[in-house]
Amino acid sequence: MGRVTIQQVAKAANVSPSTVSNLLNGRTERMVPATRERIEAAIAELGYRPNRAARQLRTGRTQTVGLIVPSVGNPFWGAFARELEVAALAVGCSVLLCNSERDPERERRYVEELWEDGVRGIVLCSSLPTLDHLADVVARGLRLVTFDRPAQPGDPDSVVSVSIDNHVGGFLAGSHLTSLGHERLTFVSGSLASVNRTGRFRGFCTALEAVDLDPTAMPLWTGFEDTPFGDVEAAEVGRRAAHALFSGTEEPPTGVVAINDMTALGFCRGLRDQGLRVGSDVSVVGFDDIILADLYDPPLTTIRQPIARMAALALGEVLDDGDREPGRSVLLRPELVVRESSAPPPVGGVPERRTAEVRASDLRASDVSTTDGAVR
Amino acid sequence: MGRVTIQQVAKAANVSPSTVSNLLNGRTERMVPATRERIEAAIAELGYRPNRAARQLRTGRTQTVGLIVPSVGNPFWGAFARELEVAALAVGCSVLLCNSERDPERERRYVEELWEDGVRGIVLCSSLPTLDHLADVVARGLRLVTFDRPAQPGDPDSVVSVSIDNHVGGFLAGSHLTSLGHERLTFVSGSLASVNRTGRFRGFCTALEAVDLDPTAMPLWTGFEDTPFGDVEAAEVGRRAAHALFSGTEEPPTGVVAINDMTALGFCRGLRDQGLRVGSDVSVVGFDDIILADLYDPPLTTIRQPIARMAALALGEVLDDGDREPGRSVLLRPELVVRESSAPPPVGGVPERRTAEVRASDLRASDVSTTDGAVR
DNA sequence: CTGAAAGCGCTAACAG
DNA sequence: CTGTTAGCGCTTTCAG
Repeated sequence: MGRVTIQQVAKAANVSPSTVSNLLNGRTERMVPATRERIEAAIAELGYRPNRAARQLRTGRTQTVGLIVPSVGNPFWGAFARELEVAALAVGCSVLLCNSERDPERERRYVEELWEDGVRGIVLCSSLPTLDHLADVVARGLRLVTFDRPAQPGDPDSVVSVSIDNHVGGFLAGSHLTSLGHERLTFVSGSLASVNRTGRFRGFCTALEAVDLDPTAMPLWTGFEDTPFGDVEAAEVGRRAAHALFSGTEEPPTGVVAINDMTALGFCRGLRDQGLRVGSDVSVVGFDDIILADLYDPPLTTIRQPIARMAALALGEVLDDGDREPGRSVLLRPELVVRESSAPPPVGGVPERRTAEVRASDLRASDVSTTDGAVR
Repeated sequence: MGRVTIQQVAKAANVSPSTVSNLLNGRTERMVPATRERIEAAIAELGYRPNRAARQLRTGRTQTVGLIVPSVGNPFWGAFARELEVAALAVGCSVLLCNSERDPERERRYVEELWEDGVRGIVLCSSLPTLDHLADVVARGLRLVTFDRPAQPGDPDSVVSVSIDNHVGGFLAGSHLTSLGHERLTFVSGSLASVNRTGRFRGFCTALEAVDLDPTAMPLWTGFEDTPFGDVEAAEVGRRAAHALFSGTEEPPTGVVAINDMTALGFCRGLRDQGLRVGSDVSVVGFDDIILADLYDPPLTTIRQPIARMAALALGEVLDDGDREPGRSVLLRPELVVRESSAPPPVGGVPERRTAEVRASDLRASDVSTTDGAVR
């Protein structure tokens, strides 16, 4: 059973290959219904399937969209990838998935490669502050949609971005905590999640200011400036933050907002390392609402991203050939999901550590440091 | 900057296109070094990149391998996908990822499509008991490697499988619990994880028998036979199992082995719903060692799959054009990772439920049922 | 309304 | 050792 070609279909239907091609490409108005039916019958009978490679060689394009995520090992990206595939499937596209590991060079190589493979466009999940490394391909016509990375001032004009409104998200998280009565709060993030961090952190600050708290007076945690944590290691960032914040500080926070759920979960783990209880001793709010947030003990309060809708939107932006506004940003409203990791602050502040068995081996001491002050 | 073709390179290097092609395809012995250098210089200068589509159209093959997983939304599959990509990258291949959602028809369509796209081969993560729906493509020459699905009697000859030794894994999990002193044990799995379940469950039984416990006397839980749980819903299976096992049963188990970590985590959640404590009240052992196992509270004891090595092996099997033994099974040894979700059984058995606030709304009553008896 | 013809960029005989 | 040649399967003007 060798490949059946358009020629064979044409022969079987008593037409020329070009007529078959016309049918295949929706130019049905160019033929009389009878012809059409004959061709369709032939296609069905022979089990004809167009050859992608040939088609692409001819037209230069495909029905594939590229998706670049930091790492599918992170459940949030896994879930998003899945949603994008669902959306793509619905319109007959397929998705080519790549992990950048947050490495700009790797990101660039993938983009270049996908472009040369003729993808329709790319959904890029990146939090790199600049898109300079991609300016070239974008200039050559690549349709690029960034996800979870709000548009930045220097971005190429044609790039559109789909993300949640991080400012709102940060505000929801922060004011949830202040409304519970917390007055000493910390924002925890790795240094690499830079683009989102800005918005989320600002929203967090806005929430504090709304109740006359001074954000600059809080012990902040902005990660290890020189540690290139990948995405899966986000949890480790959180864990170390917890160790640092609750071991040296005389007045530790009673509430914490983490840049994402993985970091939040790691933070919870770090609290436990020190005998502190999540929820009752320290409140923790995450970001994303990954599947595990609800499974955790205690279930994690978090800011939900509507990924299914976002995936559909992002795909639409990639595929839409129409005359869209370029440089557009689509911002969706995130949602606060209250679970059990947040509660009113304990009376009398955070208790002493309940255990002394923090193993030094758990931490590489040189990596630990707190950074105070403004994050912009 | 239009595409630069092999012709242009040939012209620039003063040779014919075929000589360039020869160089590109490693047939360097057919040319004098000087020629070779000239061509390489031209390629570098022009920034020539071969056109995949043309190459594929000509040769019929690509440098892509297909990967079909139940769902990248599940962290285990996400992590595996990532490892496979790492392995592929190292040998200049790319990975095309698809989610089957455990739907045989969807699985078949993807396989068919990947095959028509000319992938080198496919790594299929499936736990369907039969491969009949793929017999066709395999017969037409598809190189198929199954992962996490040990070879089954009726499988096509050419299929090779890479997986852990599930029997050993089940045994490790079971005997860990019996060596802690547990005597009432349960094995929890959804009905769909069928192929692995058999091996893991048998190993579990072997472990019980090794200490003269009678597996058939234990309250088993084999899921909702008629509920087509997807993969992300594995957690829900676990949760419901916990509700069912600890609400009606007069003599609930003190230790539980779950078919995978997601199910185990869900089970833990279910225990908590009932005021039971994981580790101290009921011991739980999972399977896979996903990133979240270590983050959980308490950290989950589990059977680790060496996914990086398995990914490399699976890729090797897909790519290897040599004269391999067909129908081969590669079984890797899993490893017990002891953490805090397992401990000696509580004296006096599992305590009464500590809270009465199990909300009926958490469960759809009609879905809840226990199934006793043999699982084969 | 339908067909003939000319490639897209590359590879692999087969000649020189 | 290198060049000529004939397509892979499809699309798309351009004529009938």
